[in-house]
Amino acid sequence: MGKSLDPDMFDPVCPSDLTPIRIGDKWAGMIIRCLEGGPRRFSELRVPLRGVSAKVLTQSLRALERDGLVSRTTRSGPVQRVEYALTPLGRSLLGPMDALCAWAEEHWDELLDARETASPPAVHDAAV
Amino acid sequence: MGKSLDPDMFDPVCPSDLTPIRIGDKWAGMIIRCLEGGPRRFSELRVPLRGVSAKVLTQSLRALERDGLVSRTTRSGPVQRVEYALTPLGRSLLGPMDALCAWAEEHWDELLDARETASPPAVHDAAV
DNA sequence: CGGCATCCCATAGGATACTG
DNA sequence: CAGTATCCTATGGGATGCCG
Repeated sequence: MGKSLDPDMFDPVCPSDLTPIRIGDKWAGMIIRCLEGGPRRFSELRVPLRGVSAKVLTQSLRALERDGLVSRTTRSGPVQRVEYALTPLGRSLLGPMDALCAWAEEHWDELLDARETASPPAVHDAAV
Repeated sequence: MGKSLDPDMFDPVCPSDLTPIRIGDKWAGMIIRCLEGGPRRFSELRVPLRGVSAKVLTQSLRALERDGLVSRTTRSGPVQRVEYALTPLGRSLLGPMDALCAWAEEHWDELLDARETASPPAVHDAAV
């Protein structure tokens, strides 16, 4: 554990933005995946989760904490350090989540096709 | 296929309201499950999905349709009849969804425990 | 019956600035 | 560093009413 996170592990057009699948709020699923490889610090999580504001990340983490999926540990020292990690319960979610991710990747193009085939007629009142 | 739907299959305190798991919008997951047993009519879906407004149900169905997970068939006749059914793609989602539901049921009490243990201190400005 | 159209409110979530 | 506080907008979703 403890490998550093790939900054691009969740690029802007990541599957979870396209598929009908959501784990909790917008970021919860990605946070869980970020923690898969071991404990992470607050600011460390903000790297792969580009675009998340501190406020929202805090909210998501608190929610995950409240549900017992993630633990929060403060390490005192010269500078403040807080580490987030998956609890056993949180870790048990990885299996089902993998199944969903596998589905998403497998049917990725079908979803895209369906959207492109269906969307064009939606022009509404495009004027102005 | 075609068994009638249990009106209580999604009671107000259903797991999907408690767990961090969401499929698409608030109703998408439940709609998919409703369609598991065969095609359903619009008004038929409103029974187990108590509380969903026509507008929102329409929105959710359109979204699922757009993603190719659900098909919509109009049957002309004396009265208008519209049937919704899972497409093969939609049906392929049932497997992964089952895994999540199984997880939710299995860890149901752990989630509740975590919430009860963590929530009490959150009294805020309870006054008034 | 199966919708749309409209209105309206609660929540999610982003931006920015400040703090221990 | 790891938040908290405040503000603001976009979206979700409910209620009601009308229509083919």
